[in-house]
Amino acid sequence: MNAKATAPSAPERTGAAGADRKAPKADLSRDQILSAAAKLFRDQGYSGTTLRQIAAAAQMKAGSIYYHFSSKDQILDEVLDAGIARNFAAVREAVAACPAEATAEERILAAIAAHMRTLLSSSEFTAVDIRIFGQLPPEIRLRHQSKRSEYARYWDGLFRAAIESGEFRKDIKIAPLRQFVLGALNWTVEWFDPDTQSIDELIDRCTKLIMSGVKSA
Amino acid sequence: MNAKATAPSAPERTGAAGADRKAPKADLSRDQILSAAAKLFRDQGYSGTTLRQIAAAAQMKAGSIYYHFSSKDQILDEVLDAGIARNFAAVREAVAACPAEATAEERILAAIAAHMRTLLSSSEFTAVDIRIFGQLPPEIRLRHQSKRSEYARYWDGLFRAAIESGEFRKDIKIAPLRQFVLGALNWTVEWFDPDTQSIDELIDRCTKLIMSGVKSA
DNA sequence: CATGTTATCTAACAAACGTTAGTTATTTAA
DNA sequence: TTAAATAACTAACGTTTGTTAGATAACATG
Repeated sequence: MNAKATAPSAPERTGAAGADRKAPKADLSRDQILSAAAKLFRDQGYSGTTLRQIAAAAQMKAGSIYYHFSSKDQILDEVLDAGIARNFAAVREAVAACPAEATAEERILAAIAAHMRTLLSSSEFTAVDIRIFGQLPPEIRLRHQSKRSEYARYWDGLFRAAIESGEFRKDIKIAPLRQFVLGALNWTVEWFDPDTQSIDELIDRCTKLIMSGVKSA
Repeated sequence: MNAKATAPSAPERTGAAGADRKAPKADLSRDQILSAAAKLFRDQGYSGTTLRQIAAAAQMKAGSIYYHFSSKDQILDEVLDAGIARNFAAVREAVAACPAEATAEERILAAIAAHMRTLLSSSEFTAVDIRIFGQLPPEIRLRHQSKRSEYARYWDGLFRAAIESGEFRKDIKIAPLRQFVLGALNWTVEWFDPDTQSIDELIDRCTKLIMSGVKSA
């Protein structure tokens, strides 16, 4: 469980200006490793996944992974980062794409749809964040908690607007509401089956339940 | 991952009639092992938990575990069984305790409260079922899937009654509804903090959200 | 073609894992 | 107070684990 070691020989990514000057071919293997690791972590947990499994799924041998990453921990860190980042970015963009005159409820509907679509279609990375986070060693968890609360606070803002505008009931407390709603959405990753219903159908069902509940009018 | 081995020397539990004739003192250690294992599985996952950790938490040495269990797999099997069984029993009893003239909604409220109370207070065993089931090897999962669907079908019956009676909206499909509701409830185990709110408060909030949603009347 | 860089492989390491065998301590019953 | 039973301990086993070092392969550039 070594933490902050720097990669022994991995090439430096050119941060910004250099663009794609020095990004030849190795990054492809890097991405394959990350994607394979994400799928395996999601399905077997972190300790349940071996570097040899990751390597096989990325079509290489275990030792070769260390050309791209300095440790198993570092792979997990990047998978977790990518999961949060993709989800957050998708939700932000969906909300930003709403017309200026959109209601708070409409923004929340857009956010829910984006959250679910990211989670259920390009799911490897986001699903890891959701499924195995609670079982990780505290040291690893701590490294990612700030970005997670950032995401939570973003949702709190969406909900606060809907409550203050009177669209949502005023007796609802924001923090439990956010946890309940995101929890219900996150859990879909455990049972969603694309053969039974489409993602759009599922999004529709979930938003109706969240907005209006189960009782008949 | 050996499966169906029988314990090498563990004493036979007297099935039924014998009552407590031959249950002296070793069962206490057995229960300590199971309880310790459940907590560790819940917090670190199955592969992330070592027999030496379980033994230390049960105040013995790793080798001694094999007097009570034939393998790590067997411990997991019993923990998973206990989790489902406790939850199912608590929900069944709560529903059965409803008066004969209780509405379908009232039965569901009782079931939700029982499910959450079991999950959040005596949580070790039930929480394992919820948190790590999706990451277990398929062979282990298969062994417990029938009891899980039994529990699911029980909930389906509760929901079907509420829909047929007109208490719940008729356009809701039962299977996704059950998965959504149980998912939202199950996820509370990931974030519930008894210092922030009591279990009863949480149950109250969750039932209101499920029944009526977030929108103001 | 040659050459240095980039990427992968092979083979092994020490540590930790689940598990076992043999031995000792503890309890129960005569 | 014994003797059998029950329960736990010690110490090691064969594997598998993450990781490393050194030998190759693939590749681009002069």
